[in-house]
Amino acid sequence: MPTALPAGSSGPASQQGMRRQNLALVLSTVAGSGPLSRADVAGRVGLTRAAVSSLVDELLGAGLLVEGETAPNGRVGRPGRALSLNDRGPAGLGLEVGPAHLGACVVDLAGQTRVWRRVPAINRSRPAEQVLADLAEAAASATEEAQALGLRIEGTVLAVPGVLGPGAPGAASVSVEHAPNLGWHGVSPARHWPAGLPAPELENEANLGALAELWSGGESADTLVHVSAETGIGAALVIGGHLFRGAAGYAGELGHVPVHSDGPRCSCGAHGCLEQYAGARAVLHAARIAGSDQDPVAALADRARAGHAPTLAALRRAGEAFGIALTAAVNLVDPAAVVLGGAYSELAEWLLPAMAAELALRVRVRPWDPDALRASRLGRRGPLLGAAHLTIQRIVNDPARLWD
Amino acid sequence: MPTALPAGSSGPASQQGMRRQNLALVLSTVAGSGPLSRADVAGRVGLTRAAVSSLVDELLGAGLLVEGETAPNGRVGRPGRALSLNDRGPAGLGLEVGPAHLGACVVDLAGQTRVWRRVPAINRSRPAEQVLADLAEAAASATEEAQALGLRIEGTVLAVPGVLGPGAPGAASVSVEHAPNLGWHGVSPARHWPAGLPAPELENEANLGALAELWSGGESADTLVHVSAETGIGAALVIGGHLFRGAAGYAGELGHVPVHSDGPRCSCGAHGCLEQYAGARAVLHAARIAGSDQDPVAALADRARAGHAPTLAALRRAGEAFGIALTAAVNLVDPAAVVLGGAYSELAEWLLPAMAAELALRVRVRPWDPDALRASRLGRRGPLLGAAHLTIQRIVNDPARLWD
DNA sequence: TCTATTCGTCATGGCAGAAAACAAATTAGT
DNA sequence: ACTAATTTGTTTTCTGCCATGACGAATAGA
Repeated sequence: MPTALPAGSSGPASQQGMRRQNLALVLSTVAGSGPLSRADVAGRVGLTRAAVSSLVDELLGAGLLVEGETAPNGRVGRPGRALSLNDRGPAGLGLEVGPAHLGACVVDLAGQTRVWRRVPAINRSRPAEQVLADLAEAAASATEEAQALGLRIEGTVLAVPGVLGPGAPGAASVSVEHAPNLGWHGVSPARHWPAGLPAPELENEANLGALAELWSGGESADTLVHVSAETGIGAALVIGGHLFRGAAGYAGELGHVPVHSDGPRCSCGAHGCLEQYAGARAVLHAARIAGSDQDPVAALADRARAGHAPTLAALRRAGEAFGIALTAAVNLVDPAAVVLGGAYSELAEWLLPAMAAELALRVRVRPWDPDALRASRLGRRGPLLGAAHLTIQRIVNDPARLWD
Repeated sequence: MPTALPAGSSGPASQQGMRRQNLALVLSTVAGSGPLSRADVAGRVGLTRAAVSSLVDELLGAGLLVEGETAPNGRVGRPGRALSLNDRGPAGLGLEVGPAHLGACVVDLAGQTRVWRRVPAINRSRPAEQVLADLAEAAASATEEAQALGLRIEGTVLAVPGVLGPGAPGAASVSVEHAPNLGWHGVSPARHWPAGLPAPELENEANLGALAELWSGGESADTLVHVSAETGIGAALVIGGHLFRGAAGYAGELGHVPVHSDGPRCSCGAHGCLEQYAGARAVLHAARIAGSDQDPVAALADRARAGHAPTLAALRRAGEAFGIALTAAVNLVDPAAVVLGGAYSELAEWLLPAMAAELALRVRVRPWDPDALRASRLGRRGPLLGAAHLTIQRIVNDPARLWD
């Protein structure tokens, strides 16, 4: 009998765990609701002022919170001292490898982007070792810049445009099983990482994009379907504010949802998958654009902007196919929002109308808010931001991890 | 920023909450792993023997656990005293209303069915008040029988074959918004319930069937898609051992996943929904079986058993449609198991082969285990069992709810 | 200046689990 | 038969955490 425990931690509840949870509660309250006094926090979370004081002392000592000057606020009584997240404390480093660029970014505890770097690089045709060496250099330089701002990197996450090998999430031994756009197969970044730098944790790019949308995209819903498309089409499912990976880690394979059950054969072996209608290769072909070295999405956007009729038609058809596949997703998962992110967010202008029309036509068994479908506010920046934010979120949700 | 807290309880962690959690931990450990001594429990959960002793004393006092006699077990050292769930303690009462029957059942803390009743009744053509009066009588008589067995009903749950109105789950004010098979619209069972009996909590029949499969169907996976079909087709999504209802409570609408995007118009307004191919009405029509008063699923099973060719073909076609819709579900949700439950589990013999074939053909982008698809082991008994089990699960997961 | 009010801290107490010692019940060995 | 070893369950002492209530500090209003 798989007894579903109340939540999370499987171990026994201990006083240390209680302290831990309350530290997280105080820190995330300050993170969520701007500067607050101790008394404010106590009122919100249901602890006494004394308990909050003790917790805040610990967080101040660890450099996670900073105390502002006391300032009269117009109300009667002794004014409180404002507590805010320390913007000279721990930070998260995000890294990204694309076919034609490298990225590094640092986000502070308050969620502000403090270092942002994105440099062109020809990665597809170079050996992975060289690419990783360049990436490590970018990481080192971003770390230096962050240190100059008073920040301390507490975690490094690399956004990977591909499938990860098995292994505990967070373990440095995890490898990139397959990243077609990079030409990587079985590459283990940790092995080619310089000794001085902490090796990055690997996470799928699309997943990070979804989390970024949730954390810094101004998304209010905590259950959403985040579509990331380029050559392959994937959807990250966020459920209750957490990434849902499925029983075996394969959740969100939107690209292989059947759209026309007797359609053309897909590379996966099935017939009529969404990817055959809306994948970059299929759309390029339908738009009669010859293969070039250019970024396929940029090529499509250029032609569409120029009014190229076959491209416009191809994008409309792709949008319709998206609509059919997303109808399945909406009917099954019932998300509060469907976000078109990744590279395709740059095609939103042409894709969204057909997607919205199909969804409105097909999602009828329950109320469907047309505004629930929208393009990502972060676009291509999502994965890199998400990679840096991941470390921050972990600290906010469990600050004690930093010192024990 | 929707800060995803570690889990569940939003309030601060207190010593009482710690106690509460450890009580649940001890109880669910005993529930999950048969009779155990205090020392055994301590070893498993990571508490000291002293702490477990104190927790067990409380659970014994509350009548949730019972202590067996001490019996030599062949190993060296003082033998432990076996702790088991009390089968003369708290119990859950499940109720069910179908078009042609009423059901009541009592499950004890150990998960054993102690009272089981299912009586034919013509409910479709009678006013809801009369049906509810009969149901209340059945509930009262089942309660009496349970009391004779030394059981104490601690919760009553009614399985409803339809859509519930809004309201806090568990609130007695919730109404049945729409139950087509019963002809109920806006019926509030609590209003027509006798004063002496505790009013039942309402829950959707399909959801309860899925939970029953999880808890007493021998299901080892904790992430599964449970298909419940009859006139309408729904899927309950169980994720991490918990029922997933979606952002607005509409998750699992498998019946309206598009199968052939340009297919016949569905009652929902869309085209080519699964229900148009695999709903009872559609299959009856395709099998050329004239509408009768009989249970449609039983009628189909009868004809199929008799080798009626149009019925066999219709069921095969329905299975193929199921396979297409379930491909979408598997690719999106990545469940560890797909279970065909509800009334259609009686058609599994004819539906499953086509479903399995389509899934094997279409789920190609990831490994797919053919054994992950199976018929429910509980069949039509699922919802009623789940209704009774729901109360038991709640007690096991938080025993303190009984006394404070 | 004095009072009411609110904030942060301090001292005390209660509660829950950890640690260690102890009594009880059994097996293994001589 | 008797002792040693081992395991169980309880008792006692200790530590850590939060609640309670009291106190000084800082502000607005009279």
